[in-house]
Amino acid sequence: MVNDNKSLNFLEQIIEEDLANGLSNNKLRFRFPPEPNGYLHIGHTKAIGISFGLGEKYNAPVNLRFDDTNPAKEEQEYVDAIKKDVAWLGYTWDKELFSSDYFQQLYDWAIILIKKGKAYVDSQSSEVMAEQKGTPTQPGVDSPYRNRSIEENLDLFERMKQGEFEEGAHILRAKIDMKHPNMLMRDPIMYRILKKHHHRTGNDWCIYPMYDWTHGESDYIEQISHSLCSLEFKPHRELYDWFLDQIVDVNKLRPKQREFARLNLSYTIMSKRKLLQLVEQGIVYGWDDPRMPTISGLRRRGYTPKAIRHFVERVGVAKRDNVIDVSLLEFCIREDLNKTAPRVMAVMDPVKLVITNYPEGKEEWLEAENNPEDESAGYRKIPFSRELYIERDDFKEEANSKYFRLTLGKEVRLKNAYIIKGEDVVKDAHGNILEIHCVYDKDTLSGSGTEASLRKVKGTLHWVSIQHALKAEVREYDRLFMDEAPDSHQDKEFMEFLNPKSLRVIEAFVEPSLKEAKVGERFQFQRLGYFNVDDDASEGKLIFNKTVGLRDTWAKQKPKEVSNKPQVKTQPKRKAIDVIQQLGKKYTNLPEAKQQKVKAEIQELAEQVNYEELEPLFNTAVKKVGTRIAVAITLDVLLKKGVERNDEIHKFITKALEDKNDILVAEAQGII
RNA sequence: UGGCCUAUGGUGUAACUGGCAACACGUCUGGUUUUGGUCCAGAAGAGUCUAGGUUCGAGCCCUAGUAGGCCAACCA
Repeated sequence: MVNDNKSLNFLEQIIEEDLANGLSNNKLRFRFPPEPNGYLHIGHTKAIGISFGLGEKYNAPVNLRFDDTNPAKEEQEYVDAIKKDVAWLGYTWDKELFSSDYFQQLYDWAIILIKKGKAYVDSQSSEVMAEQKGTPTQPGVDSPYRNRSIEENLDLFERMKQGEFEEGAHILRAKIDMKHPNMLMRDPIMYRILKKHHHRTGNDWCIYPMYDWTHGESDYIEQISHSLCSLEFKPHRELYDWFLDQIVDVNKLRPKQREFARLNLSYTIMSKRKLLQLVEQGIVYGWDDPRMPTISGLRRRGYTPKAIRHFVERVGVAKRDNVIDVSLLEFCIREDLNKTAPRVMAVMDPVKLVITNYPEGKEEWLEAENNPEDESAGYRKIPFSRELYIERDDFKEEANSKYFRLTLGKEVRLKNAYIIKGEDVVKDAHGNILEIHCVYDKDTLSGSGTEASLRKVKGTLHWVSIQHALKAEVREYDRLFMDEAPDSHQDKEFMEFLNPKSLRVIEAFVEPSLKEAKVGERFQFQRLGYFNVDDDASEGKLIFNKTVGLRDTWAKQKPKEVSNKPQVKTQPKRKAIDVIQQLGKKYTNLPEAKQQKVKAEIQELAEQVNYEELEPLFNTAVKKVGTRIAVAITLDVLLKKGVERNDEIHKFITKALEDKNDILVAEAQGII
């Protein structure tokens, strides 16, 4: 089926196996089953990517099914938001479905279970039932109502449905085994009375099915071949199968539940409940706040569907708990935007630059390349004049040679314009810089091709012309949490790790070509990062979100300069003994010719080894023959150098002589 | 006094099902560059959780440990 030589993840392997065992390709069907009780986040993207990805790979339909069995928490608003997000990511679902579509079928099946003696109505309080359920290490005990007659159960269940009872008065349970090691098999609840309005079925029902009873049966109704979910549902699989057993028609396809590890992102949280808390407590401005890990937040922040899909692909699928480094997400969005985002100039923290030899009142419209990564992006005109803004950071009166920016007396280029030289600086009474004065060389215009324009200079700065620049609000975001895994601490609340400086609003100046920028449009502000126009922007008011900064190796170096700790510059060379160990590891697997080469290498390295380093290795596990061989070779060299034989050496040699491995024995004999 | 799952560089995933542990991110060098971006070239970093066993050969198979995760909602 699948011929690319990329290795398959374990889910794909399961599918390939099923296909090989006779499942026909056209029976393949998947589903993404969100509960409409919150917004989708980056973690869901993994689940979406897996099921829809499999659908694309095998050309199989994927249903979007809303798991809406709890009217207390679910709302139409979330249904709409989820559909929007999945579509935005670029996936197309086959059918839009709701678990609530199956309420009648589920009810009919429940009656069958009751008639088969596989379900009963319990009439105790939830507290009492919880008590009877036992604990993971202690078995539960049977409910006194467990053996009600089928007639009584039928009657009670019917009256539950009719609304005769209050919430909590009765529930319907499956009759399985109260002593089962799997807690979920201890007579799980199938229905509870809930006199709530449902976003789709209105007031038709006052009993609602529970997740376990609903999910597998819904998969079965839809003939989902592979029902993929996250790891915490693993214990549910047994119940999923039990429920299916009760109603399945052997001539129909029987769905399979398989579980994968959910995605965690460093420095963020992924729990819908906790995200809701951030929204409700006003920590963020909403589900789509650009600091949120929600799809809508990422979208507003300027992320592209392509970047997110690449991210999910790179993250992979497996069964172990993981925390993905945000740097991978950032890499993915930079990768996409680098290719597509038009470059413009903007100044965040302006300082005035006066070109003293540039005529007052003169203006030039210079040509600027829109995207060096994309020739078809073309050129635009930008205004240049005598007074500009540059970044405060881009000037120092004096600096060392590592500073590739403007200093007094040195030349730098103004991007797309001229080479200038710093001359003078005007300060206020407190020593703050008010203006920087410089001179320009009129023969050095960008792209003019003149000899002067080709001059090598210290660096290149971005700038805007003061009289032409537009004011813009820029929202710069930092991570919401200061801890790598904020909700993984048993002793601390995740809220304690909130970053008080996660949002910084800047009054910036941008080049005039941005005047018509539309909501959602993405740009690279040169030398700064990627930005997009926020939803809040309007006709007269430009507002940008910083999506992500450019990779910045300079910023990383600065802290080093500040701290005057002696930097251990020269990495300590690996010790000879360590290299010997490594060489030994695979020694026995090597072809003979290569063994000889490696042996010579070890012998050479052994010259730098002293006995104290070698002795601990005498205890190397028997199993690690290669290492022991390397030790033997090294020992031989040391002995020849005059190291005295002692008990430890003797023991090592004796043991080696008794080994089953011929090479080791030969080396040991060589020592004697 | 339990059941289930997992364990490979800092992070995440591979290793054609037993054959010299690979890829990506990150880190570090160097080169190119009118963005300290991109791009190019290179490097460091893993004895595959531990101890035994099977095998000519084990990350992979077996045994026993250890560590981490999940399971006691009328949530999904």
